[in-house]
Amino acid sequence: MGMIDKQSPVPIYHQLEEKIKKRIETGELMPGDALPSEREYAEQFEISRMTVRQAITNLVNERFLHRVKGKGTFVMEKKMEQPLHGLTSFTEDMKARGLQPSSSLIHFEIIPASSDLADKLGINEHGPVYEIKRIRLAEGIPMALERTYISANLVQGLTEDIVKDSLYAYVENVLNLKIESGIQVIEASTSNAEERKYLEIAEADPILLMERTSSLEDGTRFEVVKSSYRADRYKFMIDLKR
Amino acid sequence: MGMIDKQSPVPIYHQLEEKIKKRIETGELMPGDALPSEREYAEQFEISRMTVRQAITNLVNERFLHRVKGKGTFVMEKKMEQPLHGLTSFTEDMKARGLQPSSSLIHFEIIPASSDLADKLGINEHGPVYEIKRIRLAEGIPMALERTYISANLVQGLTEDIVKDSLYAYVENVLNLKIESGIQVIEASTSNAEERKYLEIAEADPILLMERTSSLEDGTRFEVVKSSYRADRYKFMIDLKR
DNA sequence: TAACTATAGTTGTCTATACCAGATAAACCG
DNA sequence: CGGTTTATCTGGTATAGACAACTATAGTTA
Repeated sequence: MGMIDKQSPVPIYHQLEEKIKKRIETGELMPGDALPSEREYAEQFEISRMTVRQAITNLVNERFLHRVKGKGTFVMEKKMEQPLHGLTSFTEDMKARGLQPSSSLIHFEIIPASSDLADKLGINEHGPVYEIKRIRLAEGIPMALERTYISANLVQGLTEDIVKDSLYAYVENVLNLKIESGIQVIEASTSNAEERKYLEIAEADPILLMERTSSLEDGTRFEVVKSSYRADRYKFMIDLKR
Repeated sequence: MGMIDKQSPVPIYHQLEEKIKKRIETGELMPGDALPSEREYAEQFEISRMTVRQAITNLVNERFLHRVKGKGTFVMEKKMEQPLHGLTSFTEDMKARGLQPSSSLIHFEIIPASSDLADKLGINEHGPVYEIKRIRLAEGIPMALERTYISANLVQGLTEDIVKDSLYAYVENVLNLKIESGIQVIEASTSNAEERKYLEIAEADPILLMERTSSLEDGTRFEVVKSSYRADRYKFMIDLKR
């Protein structure tokens, strides 16, 4: 049995989390099985029970385990294949589906924010906003028409070249901003002329509309993305908690 | 300043959570503001810093606060209006939107599970499954056609009367099962004849399809719900974390 | 036999303390 | 004046121990 390295810079509770996760992944711990009790773990690894609790609490939050007071801690029934298409970019999303993503920029300018947009971005009406329109493709086939709106005051010096390269790499690595959460609205609709043109669909074909507002670590609104997906080529998967 | 009741059966950390939430809701603590430090809270309420941390950790997980090492704990920028249409029944969902929900049962029988359904429910192929079809209405207007599939071995003795009353009240209060999580797939489509009939729509109108697989506390798959929503009357809102 | 009662196991809550690491500003020194 | 050190904030990790609340079982009693 591998041990815990108390001198390691990686926290003990994190080491224990990984150890338990591994025992689940390898099948050593099966769904429904009871874990050793918190006190047993504490004794076995010569660590405090509170540290064990910290590890287990994290795994409970991630839905690997669940606790029952008075009885014990148990391995969750097998997870269904990961949705995990939570807060990911189109690029990551397609890669996760095993498809080769690409995109083509069709529009880039600074516009004054409409009242709706200003509200969603938490800025003043008519404030400067980048409007970026792109076609998103997978394996060279058009999947979605995407319109991105970002406050020009929050992200200064954005250029077409940066957008063509990788907007999110720039935001994360150069500006050092991390996108942390967001809300998403999904609806079905009929297509408009622009969508039909770029997505190469017929008038009767339905469209899956997605609007996402993403926020940074401190809750500052970062971007609003409106995407029109070809309904025959795209589904959203979301996992619901609690 | 209200105090903490150490004798109360409600845990101290939970009392503190509520206290902090209230200070945010009333505007006493504004977005971006720093909270008193953990040590200050501990001293003020004469409780342990670890207990304060437990309260704050929960609020961080709920996205009310965020921590920055070495600097402090801060109030998140204002949340957008709650989506919170996460894991709710149609009934709860409509009530949250201020609409009066109702439903009409159009089909109830036990069928053998298809291979797809058996896989999603984690049961054997051809195993017995309740098939329940209902029309969901808001303010008397048809919103969705809903097909629910539940393993008949897991939930025994289900009758039409129970379904007409409240399926979920029965499951929760009588069978004592709690639905804890789920995954949801959303897509857009054109309508079929059954949907057009019950939803009173035209052939060209798009449909928002939702399929949800819900699980119990221990991860056991409980039900698969396939819903067809009128696209002009319904949107999904989802909040994304991390 | 049936109902109750210890008892020992589990997780849940809470304490008091300690040290580490990142951030900040005051104090210091060249 | 400008750069560096130091002290002191902050949250992050970890400990050892205590008691409460809940569950299950074994044993006892009516």
